[in-house]
Amino acid sequence: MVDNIREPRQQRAIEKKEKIIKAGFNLICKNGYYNTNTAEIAKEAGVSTGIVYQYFKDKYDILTLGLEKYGNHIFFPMLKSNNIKFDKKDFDTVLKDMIKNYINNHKISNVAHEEIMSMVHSDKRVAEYYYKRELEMTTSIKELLINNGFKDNNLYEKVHIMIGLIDNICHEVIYHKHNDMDYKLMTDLVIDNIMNLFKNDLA
Amino acid sequence: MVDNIREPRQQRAIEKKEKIIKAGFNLICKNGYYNTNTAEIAKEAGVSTGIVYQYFKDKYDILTLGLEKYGNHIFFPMLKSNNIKFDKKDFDTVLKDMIKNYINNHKISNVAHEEIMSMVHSDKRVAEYYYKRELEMTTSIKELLINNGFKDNNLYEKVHIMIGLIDNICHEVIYHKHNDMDYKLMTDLVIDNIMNLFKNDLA
Amino acid sequence: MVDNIREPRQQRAIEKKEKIIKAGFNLICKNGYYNTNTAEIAKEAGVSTGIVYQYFKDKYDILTLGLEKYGNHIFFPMLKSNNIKFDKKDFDTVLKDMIKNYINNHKISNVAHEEIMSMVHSDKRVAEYYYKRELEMTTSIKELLINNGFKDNNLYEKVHIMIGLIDNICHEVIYHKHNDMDYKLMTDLVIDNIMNLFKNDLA
Amino acid sequence: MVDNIREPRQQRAIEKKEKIIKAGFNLICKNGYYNTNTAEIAKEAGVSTGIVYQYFKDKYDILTLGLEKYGNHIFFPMLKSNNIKFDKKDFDTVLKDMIKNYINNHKISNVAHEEIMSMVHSDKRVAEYYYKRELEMTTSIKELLINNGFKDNNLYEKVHIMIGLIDNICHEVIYHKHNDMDYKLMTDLVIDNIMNLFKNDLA
DNA sequence: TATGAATGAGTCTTCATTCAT
DNA sequence: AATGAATGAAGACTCATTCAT
Repeated sequence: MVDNIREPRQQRAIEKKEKIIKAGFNLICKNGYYNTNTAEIAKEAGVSTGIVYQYFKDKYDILTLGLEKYGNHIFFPMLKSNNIKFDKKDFDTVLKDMIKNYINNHKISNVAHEEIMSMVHSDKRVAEYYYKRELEMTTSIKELLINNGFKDNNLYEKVHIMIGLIDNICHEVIYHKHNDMDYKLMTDLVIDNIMNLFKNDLA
Repeated sequence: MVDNIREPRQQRAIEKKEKIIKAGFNLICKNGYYNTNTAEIAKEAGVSTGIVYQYFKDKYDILTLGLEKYGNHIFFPMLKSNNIKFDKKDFDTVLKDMIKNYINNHKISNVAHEEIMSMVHSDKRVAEYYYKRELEMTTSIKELLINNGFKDNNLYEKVHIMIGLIDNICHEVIYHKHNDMDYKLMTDLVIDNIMNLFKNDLA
Repeated sequence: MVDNIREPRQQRAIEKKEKIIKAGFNLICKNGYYNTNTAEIAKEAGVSTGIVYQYFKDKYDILTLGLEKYGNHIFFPMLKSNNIKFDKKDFDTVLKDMIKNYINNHKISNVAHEEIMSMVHSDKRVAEYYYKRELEMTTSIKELLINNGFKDNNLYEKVHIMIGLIDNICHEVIYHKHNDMDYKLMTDLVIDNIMNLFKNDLA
Repeated sequence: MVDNIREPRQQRAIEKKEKIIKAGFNLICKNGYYNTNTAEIAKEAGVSTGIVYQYFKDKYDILTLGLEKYGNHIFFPMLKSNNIKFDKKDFDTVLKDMIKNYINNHKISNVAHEEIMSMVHSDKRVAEYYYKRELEMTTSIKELLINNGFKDNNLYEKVHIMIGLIDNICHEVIYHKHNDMDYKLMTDLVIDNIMNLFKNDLA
């Protein structure tokens, strides 16, 4: 039996493939992998069910490719560029920007990321992607700091903790889980906390 | 759909219900909700499939009740008692204990919690439980601190950040996601960080 | 995931399993394996589609079990008993009986065996069964001959050729493939031929 | 369904049609009709899937035409020419040659014929072709015998039985189904048997 | 109360055939 | 004439839930 996955040649076909990834990934993000069926994906993409299986090995394949394509908007979207130059005494401003970016990027992509976060905990491939992306971000930020004159005292570990803190506060703000919390204050506390983490590396 | 879910009166029946919850929740934790079917649950619990629907409305019901029964072992299991007395200058020791408790409790319950964490992100009821439990823990710790002489300067927010930090470091240690990280050092950094959070409340 | 194939305990269930085998095997014999779907099998057996997969691993399993149960009516059904006593000079009568049995048994089982013969040529398991059955028959007939005083001069090979001749003539008669042939004459020729095969073993 | 199946005029087109038949028939012989899809056939033939339906009504059509073109290599390929002259006392040599031809032709065509034999039992058109071809061979051999001085005492029936015997022994040798059989001896027995069939026609 | 047999809607995937270019 | 993209019906199999005993 032939391995029938076709890489589309024609422009229209390429667009169609993209549309399927987008539709599929959107639906999976919104409703979850198990609650999204191929018929829905096809319908949302405006194609027949059959064509889906000419471009993708299976339903799972759509998820994987969607992740590769849109994952960086979902996981740790805090860094616009890793060529930022800043004065060490403005580190807090840089941190504020990171948090702003993170929250904005989440707001822009209009799908519910929760379902994908769900898969981070249940699906090997999604988890792998998540950790790959986390590592990328850790490395990027570490380099950013070094390029701006930070000393490398266990920067790897510190950046990791810092990312955790930013991730937490951003999700807090985005999903508004606690109505009785002062997010503005929390953000300040988190920034202060991160500054404390790097107190010996700034000098 | 039958409406008469029986609340078991007899001792044997009560035990049977418990067995089903335990078996079901274990399997769901290990393999995920969608990869666990009622036949398996019944088999694992040593009962027939039919009986399951006399004690539970549906499969989902088993999860919910399991969560209520065993959720505190899974989510934020860092506090043995909320009557701990300690000297403020030993706060770091208290924190170390919390981390130790957290990690130990995870190790003790031999099911994989990841699948439940997955549902926190995809299932409303599980999420609700998670946040309820988080709130409980936040409140408990806040009270613990106050009882031990901490000033209440935005303690709620601070404890929340603190819990996030502990949660992160514990999962890091438990799931060993980064081979090249110095967990001992990270733990110390986290504790120092938490101390920093409360620096004005200890005096 | 559990291996859900159930061996039925209750009498009614056992009968149901039998009914499914019978219905499935009949349909496969009549219409072919690929032209028989599980819904039809279930309908013919008077059960739901779901139950089929509680008793059988898959569609193929039905075929295999059907073969085991009914295969001896289909392949080489020429011997009623292997305890027949006959006088060597009546060997031709014995042969005539074999042919008569073969043809009758085919006529009795009212399904079309051609589809199963088809699978002998395309499916490993069915082929295996066919050759197992052929071997059984070869051995039985060989023993029958020896028990009735035949000498063993390459009896194995001779019986094999003999079975081929009988098989051919019987299928000829059953399926009436050649309208212009004198089957009565052919049968006599075949019998004479078989007698010739054993000419040195009768004495 | 389109009705204008094109009969190709141009040389290139004719070759293309041939290629499709060859590829399709080969694949069907090797893997079976149901396990061969049109995409594979097109790929193997080096053409697009669309073009297939300009030359053939449907997939089945490819099989039919392939059969017409290559069937004589598969079914009863024992006669090189029907103009052979031989001395009646060398009839056994002629038979040996037939068997040799049969086996050689099978060995030459490198596809698995079993799948086509399978269809003889399940597909009307293939069966028809098979019996047509059998009839051809019966007639040819009958004429051959008459041309070489055999008397016509029910030659039709006798030749038919003879063909069955040759067919059986050849398949035995080709597919080696019985490891414990002496094929050389069996071949001799079969030839002796055929000689016996015609004992009254040689004189 | 308890059993396990039975139901049938739902899902992924395949593939012969047709269509747009 | 040719390409390869597109269609959509059909089929095997699963499983939460209900039924008969």
